[in-house]
Amino acid sequence: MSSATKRGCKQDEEDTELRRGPWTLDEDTLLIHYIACHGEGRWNLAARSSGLKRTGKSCRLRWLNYLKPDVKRGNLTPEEQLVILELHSKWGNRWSKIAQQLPGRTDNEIKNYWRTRVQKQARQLKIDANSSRFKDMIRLLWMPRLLEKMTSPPSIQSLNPTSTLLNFVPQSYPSPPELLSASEQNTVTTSCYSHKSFSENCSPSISSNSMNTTQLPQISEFPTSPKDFGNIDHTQLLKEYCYVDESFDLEDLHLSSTSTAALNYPTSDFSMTQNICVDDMVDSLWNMDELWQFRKLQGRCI
DNA sequence: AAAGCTTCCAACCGCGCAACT
DNA sequence: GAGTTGCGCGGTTGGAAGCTT
Repeated sequence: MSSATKRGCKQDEEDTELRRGPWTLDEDTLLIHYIACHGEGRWNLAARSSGLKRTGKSCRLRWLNYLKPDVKRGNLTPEEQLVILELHSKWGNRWSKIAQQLPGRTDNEIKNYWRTRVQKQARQLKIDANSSRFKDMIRLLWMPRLLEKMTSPPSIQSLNPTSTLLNFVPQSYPSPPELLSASEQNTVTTSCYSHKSFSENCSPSISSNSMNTTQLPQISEFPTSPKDFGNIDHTQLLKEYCYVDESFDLEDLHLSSTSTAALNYPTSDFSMTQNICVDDMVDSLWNMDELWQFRKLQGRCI
């Protein structure tokens, strides 16, 4: 190979040398300008023609995940989180499919949310995030918590014990099917978890919130019959993850769901296992108050 | 104050699929 | 039908920012 040829090759390499890493403002401007003129698509051509030293793939990703005007930024709302949890339980890691149901949110963002928040909780609980057990935890504790967030402002929520999990878990907790009469099973089926009951009995403000009921059809599939719970023993479920001092009698406190005494329970008597990071849960998942009420509820129903 | 650790998210990578030649 | 190209998806990584000690 002659030196001239070598030089030519070197030049070609430099010409085609691709930039990687974070995008600069100039690169963003170039891409936005190009797309404004030529539209989306043909990403490889866009990468070459726009003067960007990026791959078409990289351009596409930058546009779709960051530059596109309708991309929403900022934290996911409880509504959005609820949709993600519900749809993930249905579709698994189909991030782009899930993203289609959340206008303005990208598959990347949803994927990141799942990995950083949801899987983190699974790690703390030492449960496989894909296990049915963890899915049950999400369904029975996390989703109601999000629904709660959707329907009451935090300030009220923190002061009013009646507005916590009790409102969203079934008023009559599902019993083993074999212990229920047909009519009782029907009652459980129709009163516990259907979206209808959530909307009518528990969350009248859903439709008036930012997300209306027409945007929520996908989250209408909470368990609607005892069999939807599989063989989960809810007491066992909680016992496995939350150590409760059995010598501590709830009734001795004369707790009622409307009593502010419920806010003053001695937390030292309610020990959580080391597996659960309470601080995290206060914000992102169920909290102590809710677990209390959850247990109390179980005491009534089982 | 600073070193070490953790979290979060933008970006990259590899693969598979579909359309085109 | 085989090869090529473009695109989209899901998994993974690197580094900035925030937090803890």
